[in-house]
Amino acid sequence: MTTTGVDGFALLDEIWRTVTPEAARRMLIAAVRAFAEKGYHATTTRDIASLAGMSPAAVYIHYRSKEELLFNISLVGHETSLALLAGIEGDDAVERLKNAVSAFAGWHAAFHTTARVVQYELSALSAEHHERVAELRRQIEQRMRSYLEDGVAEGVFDVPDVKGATLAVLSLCIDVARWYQPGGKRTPDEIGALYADLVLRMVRPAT
Amino acid sequence: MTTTGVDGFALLDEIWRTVTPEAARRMLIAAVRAFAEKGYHATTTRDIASLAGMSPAAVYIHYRSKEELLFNISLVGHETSLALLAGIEGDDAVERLKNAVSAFAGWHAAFHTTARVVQYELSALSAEHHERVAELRRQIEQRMRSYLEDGVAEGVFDVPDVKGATLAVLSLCIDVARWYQPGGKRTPDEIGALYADLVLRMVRPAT
DNA sequence: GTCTATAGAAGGATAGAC
DNA sequence: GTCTATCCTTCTATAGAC
Repeated sequence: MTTTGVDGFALLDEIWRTVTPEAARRMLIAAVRAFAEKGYHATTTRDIASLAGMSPAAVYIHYRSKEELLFNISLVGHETSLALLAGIEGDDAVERLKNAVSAFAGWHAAFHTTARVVQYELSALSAEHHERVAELRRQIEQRMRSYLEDGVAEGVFDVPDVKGATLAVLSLCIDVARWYQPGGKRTPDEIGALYADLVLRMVRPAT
Repeated sequence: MTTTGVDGFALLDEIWRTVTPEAARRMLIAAVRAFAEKGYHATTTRDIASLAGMSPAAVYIHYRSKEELLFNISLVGHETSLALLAGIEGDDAVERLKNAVSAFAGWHAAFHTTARVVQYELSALSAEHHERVAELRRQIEQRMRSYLEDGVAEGVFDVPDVKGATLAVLSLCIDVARWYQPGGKRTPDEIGALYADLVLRMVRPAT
């Protein structure tokens, strides 16, 4: 089976399990893998079809174009990570920020294949599709900012520049998708824990 | 003039001024702009030639291939940022880390056009060329780690996981190239200062 | 729905004149 | 060194059989 193994491809099934029919899902997962590895423009429709074990023409049975394939991936990927960030729980602002950073950074490691397409292929989207995902990205930013603002309001965080700190925290988590490799020393959970610790140190008052 | 203006293109001349003859430099700068904006694979040799104000065939007068153009950009870009990081001065470990982060993050903002190609087009390099720049990237990591290690040795930093913190700090600076836009609210210097402050907060002892 | 075959366009790189 | 013209390959997408 091409979508399982130690390289994290097993997790692709988890994100894309709602896509039907099965051939459309196989094609989408093949596209995610190819786009993540070589980039959207370096990937040919033949690459995708071949990875999915089908003929070059089979791509167009379920998708109108290569770009529509990318848009599907980008949209669902953004919706998934936004839902993750919006569903953070915790008793106080410290715990909520910790959980948010841990989850968001960890997601970019565990689902690095999807995350790479989500974060680094935005410019390949059509203008209309780009605007659709840009709206989701604004919501992601708002969520993360609210976790910082809560702590400032409660007086448990010391953050001189909340907008700048939000930018930095998101940036830190997103960039995990660029450098993470499944064979490395750290698991996604460990990366989440490391980053949550670093961010909490960043916002803690001097006392 | 195509290489000046408020959008940061003036700074391209600064990095590439040693490239001669002038037509080769114009072609290289055109390639940097095109690669940064659309990505290596989405850029055609005709795009590059057109931006440089020359014919499609003119690309091959000074460069053997499109990939060689990319390699030139990537090599010089890596060497420049490594030299910057290696030349950091400061009286103590705190000041050196502050200056290092400020300079490295600021470089990725000021020279975001070049930095984008440097950081996000590695996979388009040939295997041999990729190895050449990978060595430079290892040196960059070592430099940043040494600034953290110095502070730990002096007892002025509290960093439980130096390797992990190095990764995070580099990651933070590098990702500036992805999100930075010249029209934004912050200047490269301000981003450098913001990030230096955030990193120093991250490593400061609890007291 | 899936295939084979292919149309039609575009891209990297070269030939040869100037 | 630079241009015009073009070769040859590869690509996205479609046509039409099964």
